[in-house]
Amino acid sequence: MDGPDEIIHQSLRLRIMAALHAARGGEGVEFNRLRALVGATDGNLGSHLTTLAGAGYVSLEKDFVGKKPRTRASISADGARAFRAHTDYLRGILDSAEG
Amino acid sequence: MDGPDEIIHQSLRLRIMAALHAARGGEGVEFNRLRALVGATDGNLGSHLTTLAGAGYVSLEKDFVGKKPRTRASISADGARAFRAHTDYLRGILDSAEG
DNA sequence: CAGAGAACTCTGTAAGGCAGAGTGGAAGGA
DNA sequence: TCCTTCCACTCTGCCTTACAGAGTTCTCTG
Repeated sequence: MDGPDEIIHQSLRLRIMAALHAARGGEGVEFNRLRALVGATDGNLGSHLTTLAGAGYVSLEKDFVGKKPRTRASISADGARAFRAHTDYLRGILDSAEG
Repeated sequence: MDGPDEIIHQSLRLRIMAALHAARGGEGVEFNRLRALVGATDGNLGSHLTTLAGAGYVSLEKDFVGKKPRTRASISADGARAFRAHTDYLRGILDSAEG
């Protein structure tokens, strides 16, 4: 289980996962807020979320607030595990580079 | 100058840069040793080194040991700066994700 | 002469990333 | 009623890139 998780490593997805991991335990992050946080176009964000959801790393919840549709993304248990494994991997690299 | 350095971020190049940064101040890392360290085929390593050299992040030195050709790669001042900027960026993300 | 080793370069393939356009349903204004 | 807007996508098309593996050049070794 060493080595990088290439799904998470991609730079935009890394930011998405970091944002969702930071918000874990909450009610998820709304699509538009996430888009602003990571700096993506909506089409691009949608497709990365699909990729992450396909890997089982995030779950997407759709509902309505009043009459407006709302999509919230949150990190799954698997996603949190994979994210932590990847951050450990990265820290290992960063630390080894100090040597 | 915030944001990821996409040249460095790519996972194999990140390992290359980390290895070279760890070996900075020395005489450079030999091609074959580097190939083993990062786990690449020789063609792939050669092309990534070309990319990094083109960005001014590494310098390549060729000479002979006895009659055998030897290529050593080392990180440049620019490369070290860029690498540290990128590690700062990554640490920032990792730390923000703990929150 | 055959083979191996170094360090590439080249080729072909396959996979992505991205912006931007299109979609569809609902709300709200003129 | 018509028009626009918003939300959250999906689709299209373009273009870059990563990669393995084959070929290359040079030299020494058996």
